[in-house]
Amino acid sequence: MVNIGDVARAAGVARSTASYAMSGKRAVSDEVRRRVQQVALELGYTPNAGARALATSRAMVIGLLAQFLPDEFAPAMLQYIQGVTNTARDLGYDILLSSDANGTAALKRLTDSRMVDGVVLLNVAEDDERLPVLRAAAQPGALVGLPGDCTGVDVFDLDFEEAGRVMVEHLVALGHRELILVSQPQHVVERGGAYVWRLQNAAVETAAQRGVRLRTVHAAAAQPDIGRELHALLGANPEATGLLLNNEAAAAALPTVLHERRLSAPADLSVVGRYSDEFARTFSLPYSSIESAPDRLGRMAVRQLVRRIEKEIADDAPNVVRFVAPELVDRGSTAPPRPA
Amino acid sequence: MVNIGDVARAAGVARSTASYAMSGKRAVSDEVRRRVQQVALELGYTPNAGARALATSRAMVIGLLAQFLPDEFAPAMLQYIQGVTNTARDLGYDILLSSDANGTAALKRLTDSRMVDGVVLLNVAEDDERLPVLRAAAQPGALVGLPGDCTGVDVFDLDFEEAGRVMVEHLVALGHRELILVSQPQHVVERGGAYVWRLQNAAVETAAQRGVRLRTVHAAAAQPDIGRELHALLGANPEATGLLLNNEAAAAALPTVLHERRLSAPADLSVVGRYSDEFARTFSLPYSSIESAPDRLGRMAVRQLVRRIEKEIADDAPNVVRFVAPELVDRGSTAPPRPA
DNA sequence: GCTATGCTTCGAACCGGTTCGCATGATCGG
DNA sequence: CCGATCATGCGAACCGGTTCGAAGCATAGC
Repeated sequence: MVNIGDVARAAGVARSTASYAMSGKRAVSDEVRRRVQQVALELGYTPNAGARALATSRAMVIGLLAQFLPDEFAPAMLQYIQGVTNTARDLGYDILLSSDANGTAALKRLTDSRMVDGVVLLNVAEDDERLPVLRAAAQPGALVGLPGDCTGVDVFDLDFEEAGRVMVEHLVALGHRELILVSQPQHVVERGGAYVWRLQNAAVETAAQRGVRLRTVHAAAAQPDIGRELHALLGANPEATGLLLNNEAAAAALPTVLHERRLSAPADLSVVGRYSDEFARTFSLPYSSIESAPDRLGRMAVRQLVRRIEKEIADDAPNVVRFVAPELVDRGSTAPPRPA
Repeated sequence: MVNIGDVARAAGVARSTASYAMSGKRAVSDEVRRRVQQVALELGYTPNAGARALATSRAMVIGLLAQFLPDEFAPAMLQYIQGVTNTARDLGYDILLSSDANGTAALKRLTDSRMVDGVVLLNVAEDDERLPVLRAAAQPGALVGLPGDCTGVDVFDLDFEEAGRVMVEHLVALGHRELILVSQPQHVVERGGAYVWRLQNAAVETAAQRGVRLRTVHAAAAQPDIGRELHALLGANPEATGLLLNNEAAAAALPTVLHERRLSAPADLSVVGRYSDEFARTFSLPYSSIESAPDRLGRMAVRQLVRRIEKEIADDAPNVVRFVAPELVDRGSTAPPRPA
């Protein structure tokens, strides 16, 4: 393998000069610069990442901590991963993906060993046990998902409260007065999936303000349970005319359930979900939904993280907590309720 | 940050001794070993990955080259990623994920810079342009997917030919004589998605041998096109009683299409797909299918790759090409055809 | 003519590990 | 009691980059 010494020798200069000629961090005569670059190209020189990382204490790698939890819906996670990966590459960073179930250990290992210059955490819980580890780390971190305590990290998330309000308001404006909100499983809530109750509380409050009834249920996040539960739910609540989904698996399962029950949206039931457009296309979901913008969130998180890594913003600059405003994508699955 | 020098000093030994005490690569007195380990623990010492990589020329990282092609179905890819990631971690390796559209450039960068000790390629095409780069690299590579030329790399794939045979034989045995095979889009084939025609050719041949009719079509890999195409396809071929799917998006879209056409499986139509069980659960697909075993393939690829990396098998040991036998998972979506 | 200045380039040190050769002292056998 | 053997630990070199201080040399200014 050709190293910088080989390049320097072939170009007839010192190693340091070769380094400067390629990095441009110091002035070098045009002639030498051209010669070095030429030689480097001919020899097929590529700097050794480990050596560079050691010398610069920059790995040009970002750690991505994703957890594939058995009770959450994996395909939704993929979108975040793609957003993060693409943005990182655009900015010159590679992604080290950890899906270790033991997130804290993985995080500690990646940061302590300086394999990564910064970290993006997905699937952040209200009281995420990875956060203390992240705060103790030397590298900056960015989160996708809102924890209870945001100190020391940059946070990006959908505004789930506003999402809950928008969903309810939308159906109320159409004249619905009997709503059901299907959330993620109770287990996700207990684990600290704050976005579940953030949306739910706001929805409940809005419904109360508007004087409409809103039933809330937690449903499974996987087949076949979710299908059965939805089926039973609709059977037990025939008066409901509006269905809100904050549960991707429920959204994916709904077409079949509606078919089984000989219902259709929006004729019999108005439906509003909360998932990404990409998700809707993949799963061919015909329901209007609040865009969850995973690519955008991933992009924002990486951008901010890189700014911190590259010291474009001071270390002690206050951390940001930024919410993406929910946007309702109309796919025609809502309409005024059928007159009784 | 605490380094090995700090540990050595605190333990009152030389750096080399500290290193040996922790690695065990040379004998060290019990007392010293205990002291060093104790001190390392107290100081919270973690070796610097870059320095270690430089010294050992081992990064303990495996590159994973996935491509998220717009005309393929991303969620299916996720399963491979999970299989690879989990296995790698079990074996002590981290995963560097590249989803760069320019696979060859990414591969060259990762290998030349020695960021990775080996590489797993997903979504391998018949004449994959990443292969020459991989062969020229110093690191070993493992593929998931069968290219035209397997020299110099270890290859793992589902036996798509056998899969095609099994699917047809299964339906023929039930008495079906009018079949349709829905494959991936023509575009995937043109790009070199050999698995499409491997399955198709075997299916066609088997059908001919059995004297049954098999219509083959390429269909879109995304909504809403795929839904429309399936709808039209079933309308245009009312005589068909057996449907074979080698297209995940088609499988995901089928429940809705069948609903629209007031058909049900297996009463009106027997359906056999080709996707993973995990996929079936996620998408709540009630169709029997050939298990595509992404986790198993990912696991096999990483295992073999690590064996090469760690020189458990000689560099010049012949490369392996291993096929996973297709297994038909019965979900009750096939039955004898309704008498005419 | 001599010094100040600026432009180039070089050499050496450093990042933090690993590994090899050798020195030291203890043990053992004869 | 002496030389061989062995266990143990040390020091130095090395991996391949980056970066700093200083040297060499030409030019400009006085």
